[in-house]
Amino acid sequence: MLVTYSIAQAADLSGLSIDTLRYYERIGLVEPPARDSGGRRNYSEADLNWLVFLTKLRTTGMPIRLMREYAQLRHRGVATAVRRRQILIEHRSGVRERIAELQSCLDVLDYKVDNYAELERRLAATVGPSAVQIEEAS
Amino acid sequence: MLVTYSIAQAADLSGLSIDTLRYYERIGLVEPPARDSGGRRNYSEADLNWLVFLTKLRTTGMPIRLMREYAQLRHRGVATAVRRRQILIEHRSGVRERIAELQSCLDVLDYKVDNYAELERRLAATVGPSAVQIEEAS
DNA sequence: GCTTGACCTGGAGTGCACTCCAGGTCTTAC
DNA sequence: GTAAGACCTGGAGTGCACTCCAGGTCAAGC
Repeated sequence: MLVTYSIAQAADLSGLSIDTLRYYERIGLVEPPARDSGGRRNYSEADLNWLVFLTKLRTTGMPIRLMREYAQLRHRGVATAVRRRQILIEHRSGVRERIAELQSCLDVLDYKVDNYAELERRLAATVGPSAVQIEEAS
Repeated sequence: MLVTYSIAQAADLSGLSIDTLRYYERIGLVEPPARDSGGRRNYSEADLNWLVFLTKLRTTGMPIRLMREYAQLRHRGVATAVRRRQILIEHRSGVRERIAELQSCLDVLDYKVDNYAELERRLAATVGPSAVQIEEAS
């Protein structure tokens, strides 16, 4: 056991870039990982798990400011669990809203694509100069 | 008929800011609208429809560069319909993927929130110093 | 006729989240 | 012992999508 990962491996496994890993450390999003004798970062399994979770928050659009707040609460231990849960619950409801918003835009896109299909059908049926007269809605 | 809207009304109705409307015009995302005798913009119903559609594209994360390409194709008329439809189809599939991605992050969030609930339950059941020993996963 | 408020222009500034760079160190392989 | 490659640091640069600003014009109400 006691597996560790180089920064390159951590980047691979988390999907973040090496630069981003160092950047996250600088801004206090991740605790500085252990270092080997040469001063190089050694990420633990726990570090990796945290990085992976961070990517979920980032993917869902949580601003770094809030991720950092969450990270700092986490650092303060179990006493902050209620607050952390609250942050996640609020964030989750934002994500749900975002999904609903995307869904409704998707409906518009479907409608538009269908419109184009219809337009093309009519264009194909109309031979010659009169084709130019076919116009589109919106 | 022949309704027109001031820039403030267009902003209200489209959800974009006045500055953004002028910005979109500058970068060629929207055709310059008509002007009144005093040089003020008069947005037509058609302009408004286009703005509203643009907000759907923006909301779904289409980069401005691509929105502009779409706008320019649109400007070139019906001959570009096939290409525009293709852009929308590709974009739509991106949006679908994005929704799926958010959904899967949502699962993680659900899991985490449940974890916190469980943690809190255990904390509540454990009175005194031993509570400190309860630790969290991840 | 003068103030107020909405609008105009060109250009500069902002916030976010990285991303890149120069110049240096350390380990490993030959 | 030396060359290559991975890593280090502090700091500067980037791309995106706005957003703000100064200084000016114009129409309407008092």
